[in-house]
Amino acid sequence: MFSTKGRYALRVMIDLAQQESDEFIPLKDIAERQDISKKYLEIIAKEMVKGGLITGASGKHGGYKLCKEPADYSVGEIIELMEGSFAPVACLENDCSECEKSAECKTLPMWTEFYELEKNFFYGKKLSDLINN
Amino acid sequence: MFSTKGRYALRVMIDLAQQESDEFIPLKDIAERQDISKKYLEIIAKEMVKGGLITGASGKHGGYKLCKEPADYSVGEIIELMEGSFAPVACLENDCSECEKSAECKTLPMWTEFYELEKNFFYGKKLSDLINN
DNA sequence: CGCAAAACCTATTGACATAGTAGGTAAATA
DNA sequence: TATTTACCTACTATGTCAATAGGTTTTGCG
Repeated sequence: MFSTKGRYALRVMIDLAQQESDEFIPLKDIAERQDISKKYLEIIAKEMVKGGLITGASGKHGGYKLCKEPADYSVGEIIELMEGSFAPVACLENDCSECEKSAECKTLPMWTEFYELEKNFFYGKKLSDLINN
Repeated sequence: MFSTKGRYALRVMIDLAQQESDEFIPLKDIAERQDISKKYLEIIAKEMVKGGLITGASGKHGGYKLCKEPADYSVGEIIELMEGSFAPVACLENDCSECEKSAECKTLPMWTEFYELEKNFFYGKKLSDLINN
C-alpha cells in the first residue's frame, strides 16, 4: 500500500501542473486546495526539492514550481522518490547480493516479473496523463 | 512491499506442495527446511488454517497438509489472506464510500487500473506454477 | 530599514504494524 | 503414560507513519 507521502506528492505535482502561470505557488494555497496539513506538506515538499522534482523559492512571492513540463515527469519517478523502491520484496531491493538462496528460490522469478510489471506501469504513466479533465 | 507473513506463507505452501506423500507434515520440518523460526511459523500456520488454505492435525504424526491440488491455489488468494487487500491506496479498500472527492480525483483511475493489473497477475499465478524445477 | 510572507530546519509525538519470543494447554498416537 | 504435535494467550523490541510544534533564514515590498 502506498503511503500518504507518495500520494500527497503526486497531488502536489498535479496541483502545480494545473496552474496556468509560471509563478511560484505558495504551499499554503496548495494545502488549502488539496485539504492537506500545510505543516506535513512542508516535509514532503522539502524532499521533492531535494529530489529535483520541484524548485522552491523563499520570501515574498515565493513558493514552488515544476522543473519540467508535466509530460516529462513519469508517475514512477515521483512515487519512487517518495516511497523508495518499487521492489515487492526485500531481495529485489538494491543489489540482492545478500540472499544466498536466490538461485534455488521458487518465488524470486515471480517477484521479479511483478517488479518489472509495476515499474513499466508507473514509469509509463506521465504526469500529463493525469490532468486531462 | 509484501511482509514476511505473506512470503513465508507462500513458502510453506510450496514446501507442502513439494511433499510426495499425503501425510501431515510437522511444522518443525518445514521450519528447518525453510530456515524460518518455528514459533513464528506457528502464528502464520494458524492463520492459514483459519483461512482454509491448509488443514492441521494435532498429536503424533500430526502436522499440516494442503486442502486442494497445487494447481487449484492461486498465489493471489494466499497473499491476500495473509496481507489483506491488494488495494494500492486506502480509497480502494472495501467500499471506497468514505472519500467524497472520488468523482473529481485525478489519481483514482490510475490506482484502479493498477489494482486490476495486480490482482490479475497474482490470481493468474497458480501454486503449481512455482514448483517446476 | 523594517515588516510580512514564504521556504527551510530540528525535534518530538502518538498510534500502529512488523517480526518475532515465551510459556503454556489440548489433542492424538504409540 | 509419555511423546509429539498443533493450538492458545500474552508480551516485546523496533521501526514506520502521519503528523505537530516551534523556530530560523531568505526575499520582496512599502
